[in-house]
Amino acid sequence: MQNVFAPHDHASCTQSALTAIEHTCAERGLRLTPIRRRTLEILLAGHHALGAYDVLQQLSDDGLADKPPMAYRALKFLVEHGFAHRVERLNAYVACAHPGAEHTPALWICSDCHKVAETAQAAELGQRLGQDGGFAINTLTIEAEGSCPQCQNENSND
Amino acid sequence: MQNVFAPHDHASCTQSALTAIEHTCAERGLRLTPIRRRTLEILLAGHHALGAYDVLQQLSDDGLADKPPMAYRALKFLVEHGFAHRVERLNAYVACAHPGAEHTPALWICSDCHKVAETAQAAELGQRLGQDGGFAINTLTIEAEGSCPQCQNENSND
DNA sequence: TTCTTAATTGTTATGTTATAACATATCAAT
DNA sequence: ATTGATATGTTATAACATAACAATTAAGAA
Repeated sequence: MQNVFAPHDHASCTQSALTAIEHTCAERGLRLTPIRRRTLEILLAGHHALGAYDVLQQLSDDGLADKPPMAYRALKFLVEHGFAHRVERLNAYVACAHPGAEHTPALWICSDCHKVAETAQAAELGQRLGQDGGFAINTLTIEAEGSCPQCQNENSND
Repeated sequence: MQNVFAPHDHASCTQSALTAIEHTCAERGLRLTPIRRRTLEILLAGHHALGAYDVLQQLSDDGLADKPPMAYRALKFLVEHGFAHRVERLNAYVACAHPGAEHTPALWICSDCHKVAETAQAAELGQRLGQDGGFAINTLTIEAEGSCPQCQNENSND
């Protein structure tokens, strides 16, 4: 979580994610087409969640796509293959911080800087929760909204 | 969780929730106006999540409200005071199973019977998750989609 | 290579969810 | 009765999402 909220070498952060995803696509025979690749880059550009129409605007600026279904399809591809996550609370999308790895992420939404971080410990936890009631979990959504460590510090200096 | 998915005396289930909420409103000086009360009844009628426009349709049938903001305001009131919950994954609303009590619910959405149950153990859990990273949680959303115990049984008899 | 099939992209139209902005009415306390 | 706060009524539109179908492109088989 820290590396997302804290200052970091974002260029290499982006680059390594992109490389990892290219690798995964090659391995699995997935086609990272121009629209999909650019959509991924757009999401990777910040650690912010973007709405489908924000993504579409940028794709349109690049001359790659100019109609809602195009953006939604690219986002669907990225989400299906774990390269991005949908943030239910925001109706928005964020690049995955652990691409390739199997995981049920917990998402941390800072309402101050609007960055979204991700941790991976949610799955076992959900199983524990569900076990009591005999509920068989298919997918689990865990999203917290609050203040990230950095913004807590800044605001304590007021 | 069980009492929601399992067959139960729904009339008394509804009635006791309604009574509890009337009581809470009286205590806190909240006004359970006709629109709000009817909206609550509509949600309580089943353990299903209803979209705002589903609620609006029913309010309209009753001559109580016929424009989106009316339904959204009533739902907002119910959610703000913990009498209902918003199901983020469904963009829908469900009556609260523990009205009055302070809680961060975990919601259990059965993709077979479409009922939504609620358990209360989420808060401590979120705090634990957040503590690691120093994230200060304001609100926490935990929603699982899968199969409830009853539907698991039924499907195993196929 | 050419054919075939499947995946992807392009396009139109529309469906669904949600709220801003402002007007009016009602309630509750003085 | 007046006032201030809360709730409701109304118009319009913003924001999010997908169905349906056509055209194109990629990838493997003949």
